[in-house]
Amino acid sequence: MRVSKEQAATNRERILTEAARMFRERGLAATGVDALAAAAGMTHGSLYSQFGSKERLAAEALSHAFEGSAARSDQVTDVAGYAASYLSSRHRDQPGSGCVLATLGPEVARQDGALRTSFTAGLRRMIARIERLLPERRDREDEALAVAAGLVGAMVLARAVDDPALSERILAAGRAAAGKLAKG
Amino acid sequence: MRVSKEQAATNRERILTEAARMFRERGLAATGVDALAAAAGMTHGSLYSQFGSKERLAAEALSHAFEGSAARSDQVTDVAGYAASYLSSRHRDQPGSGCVLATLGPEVARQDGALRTSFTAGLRRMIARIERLLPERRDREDEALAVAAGLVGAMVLARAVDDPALSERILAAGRAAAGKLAKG
DNA sequence: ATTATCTATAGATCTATAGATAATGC
DNA sequence: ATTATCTATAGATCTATAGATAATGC
Repeated sequence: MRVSKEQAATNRERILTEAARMFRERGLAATGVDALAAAAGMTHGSLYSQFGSKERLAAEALSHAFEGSAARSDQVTDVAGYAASYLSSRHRDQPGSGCVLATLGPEVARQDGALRTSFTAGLRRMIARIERLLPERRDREDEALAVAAGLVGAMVLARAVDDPALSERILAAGRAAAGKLAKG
Repeated sequence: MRVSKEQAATNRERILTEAARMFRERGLAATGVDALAAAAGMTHGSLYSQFGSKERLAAEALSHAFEGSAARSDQVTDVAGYAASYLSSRHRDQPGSGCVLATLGPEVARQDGALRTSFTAGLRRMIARIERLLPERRDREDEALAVAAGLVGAMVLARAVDDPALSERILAAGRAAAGKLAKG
């Protein structure tokens, strides 16, 4: 049955929110369209009518996820604060609502088209944000790139290791390194 | 038909080499046992007889891949050399023979058991290697952790973006940051 | 006798499409 | 009339297992 435009917009929002969470939690390849539809409370046929393909749905879901991350990162006021928030145990333990760069980077690298474009746009936003937090300097954008890489890498490793103590040390070392790089 | 022990050992070596390459190129979830068997020139039934499950095969393949990376990293003599080699366009463009940390990190984080253990062992080796290249210092291991995170993060991002110029700048910024961190 | 390999198949799951349904919005 | 959603299904692919085969290695 058809629903109102308003309801359809709400549904679409819910689909993207759920998809953004599931893709980050399970990965792109491991998340089926059926599971996405079930999480959004609809049938997969409906998803295909709206998005055309899994890939297009994924590209929109990533953009949606980056919106949330950008909103959160606007609240910090310096690089140390950014690093403390990014490299927190909380972020590590909640990949479903966390940074797309750290959850889907290698998988996106194997895709092409919209997915990579969406990913690249999200990275540029993060870099611009970090850049504004750094002191004025000639190579400020390169510094921001390096800080971003350090944060993403530390999160990837902290999540993958099976030793909790090592994981914590990776997060702490990453925070310390971000502070050092920011000071120049 | 059964083959000689020697031949079986050669086959096993070939399976692991091919699996290590394919998993890094396509990802864990996106690589089917059938494709692995075909690449190794055998049937998937035979793989199950030898490894029991896809997961166990993957765990062995990762360990095998780390062996290769360790052998290569033993040839550098300082952190700058390590970073130059790790953050090269060559490494970026050849994920199939490159660092497992950067190709499979997020996917391993979603697994458990042998796969994570193998991954953690590989990371510890990389850290120990970097540590030996750093000058004597109190927090040398933490420095090594941060350098490793920066290298892995830069490679993940350089591979995922769809802008070649940005990709090159990420690699260069990562190399510069590794140098700065090494100097202290 | 052991065992590396193969054949055949089960059963689940995956992406995608065709066509029907039913309520909205002109 | 349009369209958001659903039903049903195609066709491919996935992981895994059972049992046969045939050559090695005792």
